[in-house]
Amino acid sequence: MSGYNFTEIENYWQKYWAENKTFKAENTGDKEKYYVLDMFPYPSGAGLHVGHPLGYIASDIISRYKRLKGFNVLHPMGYDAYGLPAEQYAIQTGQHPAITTERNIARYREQLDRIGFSFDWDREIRTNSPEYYKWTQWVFIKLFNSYYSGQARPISELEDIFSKHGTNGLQAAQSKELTFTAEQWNTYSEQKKQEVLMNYRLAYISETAVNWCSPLGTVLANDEVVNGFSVRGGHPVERKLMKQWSLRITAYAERLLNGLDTLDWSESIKEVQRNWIGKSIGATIYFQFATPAIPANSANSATSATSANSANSANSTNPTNPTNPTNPANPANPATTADNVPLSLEIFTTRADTIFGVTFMVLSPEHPLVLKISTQDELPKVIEYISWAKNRTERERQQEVNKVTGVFTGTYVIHPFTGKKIPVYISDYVLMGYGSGAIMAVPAHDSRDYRFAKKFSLPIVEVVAGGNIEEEAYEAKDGTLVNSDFLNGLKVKDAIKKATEFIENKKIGFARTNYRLRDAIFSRQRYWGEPFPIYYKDGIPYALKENELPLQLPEIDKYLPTEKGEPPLARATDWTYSGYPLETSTMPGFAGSSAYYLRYMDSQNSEALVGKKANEYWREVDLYVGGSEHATGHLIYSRFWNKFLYDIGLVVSDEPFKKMINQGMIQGRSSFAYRLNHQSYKEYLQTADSTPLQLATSPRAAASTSPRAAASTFPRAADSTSPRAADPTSPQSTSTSIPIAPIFVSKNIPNREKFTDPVHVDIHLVENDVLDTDAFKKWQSDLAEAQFITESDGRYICGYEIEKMSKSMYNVQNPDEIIDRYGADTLRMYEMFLGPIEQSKPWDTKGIEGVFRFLKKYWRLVSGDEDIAIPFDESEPTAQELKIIHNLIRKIEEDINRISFNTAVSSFMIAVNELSEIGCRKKSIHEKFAILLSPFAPHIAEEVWRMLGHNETVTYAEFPKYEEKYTIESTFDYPVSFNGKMRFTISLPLENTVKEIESAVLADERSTKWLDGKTPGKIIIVPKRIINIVI
RNA sequence: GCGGACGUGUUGUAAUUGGUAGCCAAGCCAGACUUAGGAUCUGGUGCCGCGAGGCGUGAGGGUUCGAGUCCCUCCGUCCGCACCA
Repeated sequence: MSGYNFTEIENYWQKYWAENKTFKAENTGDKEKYYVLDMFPYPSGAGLHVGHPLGYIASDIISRYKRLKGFNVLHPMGYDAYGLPAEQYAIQTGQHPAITTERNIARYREQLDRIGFSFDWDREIRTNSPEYYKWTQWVFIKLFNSYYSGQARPISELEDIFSKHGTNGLQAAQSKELTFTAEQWNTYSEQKKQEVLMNYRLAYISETAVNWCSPLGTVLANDEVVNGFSVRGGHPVERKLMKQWSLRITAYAERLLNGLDTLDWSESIKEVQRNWIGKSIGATIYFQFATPAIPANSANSATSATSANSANSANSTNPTNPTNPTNPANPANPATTADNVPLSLEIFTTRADTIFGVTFMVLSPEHPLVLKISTQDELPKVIEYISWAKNRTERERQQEVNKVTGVFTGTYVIHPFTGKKIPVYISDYVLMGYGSGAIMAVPAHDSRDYRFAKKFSLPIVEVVAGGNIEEEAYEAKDGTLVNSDFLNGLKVKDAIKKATEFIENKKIGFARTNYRLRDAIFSRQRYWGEPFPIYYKDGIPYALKENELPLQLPEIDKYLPTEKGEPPLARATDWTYSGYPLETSTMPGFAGSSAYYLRYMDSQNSEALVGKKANEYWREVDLYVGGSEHATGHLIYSRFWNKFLYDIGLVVSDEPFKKMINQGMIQGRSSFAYRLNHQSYKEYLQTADSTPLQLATSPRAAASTSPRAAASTFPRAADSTSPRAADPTSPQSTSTSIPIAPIFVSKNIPNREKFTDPVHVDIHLVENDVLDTDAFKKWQSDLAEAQFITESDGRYICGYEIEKMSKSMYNVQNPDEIIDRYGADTLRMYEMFLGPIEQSKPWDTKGIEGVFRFLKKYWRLVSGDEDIAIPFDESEPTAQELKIIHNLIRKIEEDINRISFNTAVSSFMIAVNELSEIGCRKKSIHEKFAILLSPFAPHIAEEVWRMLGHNETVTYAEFPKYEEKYTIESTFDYPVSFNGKMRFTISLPLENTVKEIESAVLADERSTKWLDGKTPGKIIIVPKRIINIVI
């Protein structure tokens, strides 16, 4: 027999590629460039599982295909090496994270090498190496030393402007609105000047409400928090005011939004980013306070921030919107009383048209004006409400969205058009973080305002006809304005425009664009990350000089916060710069991954993040492959960094990733088990001899009765025994080493009440009856008498669900086992054969045999059916052989270009089946075949290429050219339908005219049968497609 | 609640533009071969029916000579966002 010795073949070629640096890419040359990038992995302790390579295989196929097509291909790989799991492991074991990381990387590399990827390893990067993070710090300094006005500019320019013009005419992204003159600026102290500049820097420090995760001891970015829990670890997260570094990504909101239109990304991921940026066009309107509780006083301090504005979050100013004056010489800009209470209330609305429907105002409970404007009578209730709202967790708020709460402040504002008094309420359905933290409530046309109005019996005035406001709010933007004075009769769209114009003319507000996007909080109170190149002098942060980088991560004794609660870096001895203390927080995970694609272009460059020449050659990533879960994190931060680097002239391309494909997840099948509880076990013991307790018929049956696995997943509170609402998001990633064990409940298990809650088990351990998981140990102590019942003894209970592969769920399928048994080529082709690349699918080894059989069959065909290889036939191929191979060429090229690898694999199978059938041994046919196959199964293709007499790698062979003349048929098998139902086929020459076809079909005796004596009506003939006869 | 994607044999899937539904595999059934292998080969396999034939792409309707594909309504699954004014 002919042995397909994949191990030998694969080892040989992997060694050959490494020794010959087959995939090394140069930064120059005549060839056209093509840059294919994978999202680099975090090297976790669990190693690679079969899900990781899915995208890598796809990108490798493209890379190898592009090389065959004559491109100079850059296909690098590296490691996102900073991260929480290594640090958590360090806390537990005292092991330095660098050591753990190093070890994990070595393991990853070994696994990656076994799959036969065509990476240029000379360009490898690791985000934790000083040579690399030097440039992460460098970009930070650049951001620190920049402000934004249409584009990023040096902060020194801003100092110059201030000294000449103050803030007069200034258009710049800022945290809060400041107003001062040049004279004032020039009298400011150094400290004061630095404070003011901080208001404009693109990397700035400020006291902000952050997501504080106490169990992790650090703050988290918005995209790292889901439903009030940390994405990593699933720990509760609270809002807390802290001094933190942030990046002013909001300055780029408009450009990040517009840039999406130029990208070849999936519509869904672009939509996610659009939502995340959340642009809304509307108007800011000021409502004068009516109540005499505020002493009338027009005194106005020109230098101070207006109180109403200081309530704004950073994104409420928008320098990129020309209609939005950032320093409005605007009479509406509210004057304040002597004690800084403004005379008017600033709100933001997208529905200026509904202004005549306003019947009350609502402030967020955290709004800084709340205590100042509340009347003495209402103050106690207001204070009580504020403290109640404050103690409500993020989670409660989100879960009880429909719970209507709020209190009256006792204060009124004046409607700018009707002059009526409008009461001011506070309620936590209004968020401080968006707009100005205050709204004008139009209950007739906003469902939240509607609910509130119903609860507090406030009037509801219809101003847009079209709905039934007795029943519910009419929110649709079509209809005609009524009860609205000068807006009556207008359509909503026109009314918004006209109302906004009126508001601007009356100087009570202005058109404004708001974004939901928040500035990115950039500090983490952790050890294992990039140190900030920042020191403090008199409490003011200053950046190190660029030539002083990298600022190396110091050694510390313990990877925990200090007793005083400072971040771990505070433990380092002499963590100072020229005697001044250095910043003790470190940068977040997305710092190192924000510009890594640039570093690959020129990874050895010690003078620059990326050299001019290298960047001009590679420009941007042509194809980016990775998971869609990074839509609101990495993918938006990277785009922001890139745009900044574009602004400062470092890079030539405005967008980093031209085209992207998002591979689906390969899920695991996790098994879980139940135990009989005390009572049931006693009963069981009594009946065990005769009647084994019948619980379900099979694990499959148990699972199939509860197909909604994800919905029954919930994180289990330590003291909770009752299932809570479905929360599919919490146990998302468990690569941290302090996971909370997710518990699964399948609702439809028979005799459910006899069992404990199910727990994930390692099915291999279950089979061997060795249960060593922590959860089981806990059971043993809690339920000493409980009996674990296995499937094998027929009294079993084991269920399974399909979920994300994760170590803690014992459902990880390791690629090494597959490679040992079938080889890397089979693994590669099987993963592609599983289905469309973007689709998530459970790992299932059943089908792998089919792919393995295909490769064995191919091997038999090329090696001859004997032990010794017989020579190839060098004679001219037959028409049939040419047809097979050219059809395959066309199909493979097409499928690669539309990234449809599952159908490509299927085409290879068809071709091998056909070639085997005719026993094709033609050299020229097999040469073409080997080249076609090489992107998919590179090892076997190389070996065959060698057997065909070539001494060089197949990597740079020429992709065969499709020639239509070999595939053209002379006849076509027409399907003949009667009234649309296909009845038979008829083979007719292609050159037949419609007329000839018609008479040929009608002459056929089968037609006579189906016509059944009736006369055909219309006859539809589409040449080369179908014939349809209508009776 | 809003937005998006999807729903095809026992299973993974295919059908690129409205033109033969189920390619290629898996599984199952029957058989061949044997050096008994982690083989290999042959045939069958959507459902109903002995057959002729009928029915079939989540359900119902529509457009069309013709619908898995387009339109409407509904049901279901998955993903994203979620009090964003």
